[in-house]
Amino acid sequence: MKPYQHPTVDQITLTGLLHALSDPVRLNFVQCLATRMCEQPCGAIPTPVAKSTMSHHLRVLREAGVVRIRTEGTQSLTSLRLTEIEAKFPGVLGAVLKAADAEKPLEEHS
Amino acid sequence: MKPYQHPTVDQITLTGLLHALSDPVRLNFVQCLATRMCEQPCGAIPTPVAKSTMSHHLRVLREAGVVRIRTEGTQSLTSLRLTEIEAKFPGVLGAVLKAADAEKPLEEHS
DNA sequence: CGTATTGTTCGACATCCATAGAACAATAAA
DNA sequence: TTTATTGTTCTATGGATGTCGAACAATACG
Repeated sequence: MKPYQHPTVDQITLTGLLHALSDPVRLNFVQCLATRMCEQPCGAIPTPVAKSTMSHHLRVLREAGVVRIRTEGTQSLTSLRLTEIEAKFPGVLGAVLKAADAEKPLEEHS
Repeated sequence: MKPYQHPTVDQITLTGLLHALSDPVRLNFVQCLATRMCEQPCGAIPTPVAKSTMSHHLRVLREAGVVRIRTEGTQSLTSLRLTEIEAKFPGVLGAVLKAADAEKPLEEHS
């Protein structure tokens, strides 16, 4: 597959980050990513939307600098750029993730 | 004028909050509100958009629970619901405001 | 090679959204 | 009362967005 384009930390904007996290589907995906703390293929995370829709959301998250995606075989492994974002916007992503978990805890039994 | 409708703290959602803050014009307005720490009429804050557009943004912020607006004479005074939001989503708004100021400091000379 | 798995890309579509101007409403000031 | 100030509402518009199905691409597995 094609290699993915990722913005550098400098290119990440606060409003871009907030916008990427403001969609319920995306926020839920990021939340899953954060709790598992490791690379995940798209299919490993339960989503309520179609495959193509998820691909779109992943692209939004990637272009906003929220996630990093690399290819391995047929699946694309996604990881959260947590430390990078925390370095640029200290506390933001951490607080959002904590708030998301407080508002709607993930069911950790899949 | 009409009295304004404000959501209760329970009705404030995380995605709604993030979406409200994800627009540059709105984030800048909230940033001004935070640094001045007191009620402000709309006109007291410099904005790059038309009056009607600002009215729209204010409504978005109000309906998301970010600001509280009350009427006094001809002007509507807007205040940030900082403590309420911090109580519900600890750290989120604070970190966003700090990040906003680090990314684009306000010129405090008007 | 043929098939399955995993995502991406491409229309298409409905909706939301940021923007602005014009008209209006309500109060203040003269 | 007339005028000014302040902000809302209405309408319109161009662009972004979330959603999906179908077709496609690339690799893995028989």
